[in-house]
Amino acid sequence: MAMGWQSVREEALRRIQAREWRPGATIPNEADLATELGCARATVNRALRDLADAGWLDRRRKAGTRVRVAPERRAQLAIPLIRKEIETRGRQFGFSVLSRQHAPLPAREQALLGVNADGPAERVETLYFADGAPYAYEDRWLWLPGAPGFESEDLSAQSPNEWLVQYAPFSHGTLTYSAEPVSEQVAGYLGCAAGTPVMVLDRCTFGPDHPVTAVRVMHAPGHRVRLEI
Amino acid sequence: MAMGWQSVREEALRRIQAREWRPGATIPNEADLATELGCARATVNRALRDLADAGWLDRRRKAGTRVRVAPERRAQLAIPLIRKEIETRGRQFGFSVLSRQHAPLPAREQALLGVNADGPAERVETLYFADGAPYAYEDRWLWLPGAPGFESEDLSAQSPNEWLVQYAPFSHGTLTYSAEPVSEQVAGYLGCAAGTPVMVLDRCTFGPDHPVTAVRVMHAPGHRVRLEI
DNA sequence: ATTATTTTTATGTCTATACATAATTGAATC
DNA sequence: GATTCAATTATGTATAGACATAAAAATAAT
Repeated sequence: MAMGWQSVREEALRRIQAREWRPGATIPNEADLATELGCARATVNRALRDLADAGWLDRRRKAGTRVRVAPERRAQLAIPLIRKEIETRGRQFGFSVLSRQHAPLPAREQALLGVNADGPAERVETLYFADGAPYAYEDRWLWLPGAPGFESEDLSAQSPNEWLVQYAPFSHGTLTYSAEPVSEQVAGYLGCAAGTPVMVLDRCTFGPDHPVTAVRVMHAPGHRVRLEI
Repeated sequence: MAMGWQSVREEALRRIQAREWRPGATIPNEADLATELGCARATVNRALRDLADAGWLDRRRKAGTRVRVAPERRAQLAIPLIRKEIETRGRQFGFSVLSRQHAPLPAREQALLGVNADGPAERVETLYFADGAPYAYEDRWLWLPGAPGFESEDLSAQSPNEWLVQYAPFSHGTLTYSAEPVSEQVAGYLGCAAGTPVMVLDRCTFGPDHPVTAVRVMHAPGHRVRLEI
């Protein structure tokens, strides 16, 4: 009954879910499993490694492999590229740059990006539309040394959001969502009453070496963020 | 210059980020890379597979491997177990079951869980505390056939949240966050003014075969959801 | 008893080889 | 030119065997 690694994975997962392998318990070692299932150890290794990556198992050299007590499931959010988000729903994407100016990085953004020296920075305010209706207001600060080329970029065809994904996509960072009452000014942009609850996204992006940008996106009322487990 | 798969991964990622391998372009095949880097094809395979999993590369049999034009980054959210969330911040966790009753599954929850027949269901309202202060209000509907044993469970020691993680952890589902004004009743529970913007989490959980539970969690004002890229 | 050292062991990784599979390419046919 | 079918090719997977490495367990030294 030779099995491929996917079958081995399935069988192992079945045993976990059926509690044949109980939470916290050590499961048989790779060599034994390979013998039992009639395949090579490398095949078992591949399968168990995969289950460990997925959070079902904990593996440590010599200590063996054990079933996670509380499997750490992770919800995944495909990174929000606003244009794609809108077009995926079959709606017409549009945007308008409200303002663009050089200015010293404010204290808040300095802290978020971890930049002590107040290097050259640029602020861009953008309004995004779906089918002509306001979709989100974006307040973006760029730390220019981290985004070379942005300064001289024309933002009439390509939104700052997209420019960054294309030219500075190689980054890590954090996203923070919160619910806040919308300010009077932004309420004007979004076409809703001041104080309406909206989803706010704070995003910091870092390149391999340098910080790149800090963004605050205020979504129109009713916006939902959907994650898959 | 024999390299391990991690070094191969590093080198490949370097070439992508340095645009030696341009977005959309096909990269050399595994065999050639193996020769160039002085290792076995399996080693290159492991490295490239990993980069593909991480979203940097697209791989197709015969067609070869190409650099993703818009690398699809995914933000990850460690699944929120409320107790852990609170204790991680060094605060005291507490909860109180406000109500618990059998009732037919409402239309909204039937739709969310995809249950047509109105099977036996149970509703549990819970209030969670951090350092004694209201942290979140939870309105949970359980589809009892999907959560065997829950009915007879004592919820004084273990919150419904935790019970489910422990006894029905083998699930997939969706999380949806939104910003909403808090109702008068829930405002009372959370100790804030009615209408205050709060983060609302709608979560549906499914077992391997059956739906399990639909939950709505209204967090206290100021709650933040943090994702890592 | 405590600490230091060695042995053992399960996982981690690499290799060479082989065959499987999907998809493109190109040739043969209509 | 369009369609069908076979050849080619890059990735996907499986294997036995080998050595590396971390960490537990056993042993020796203090």
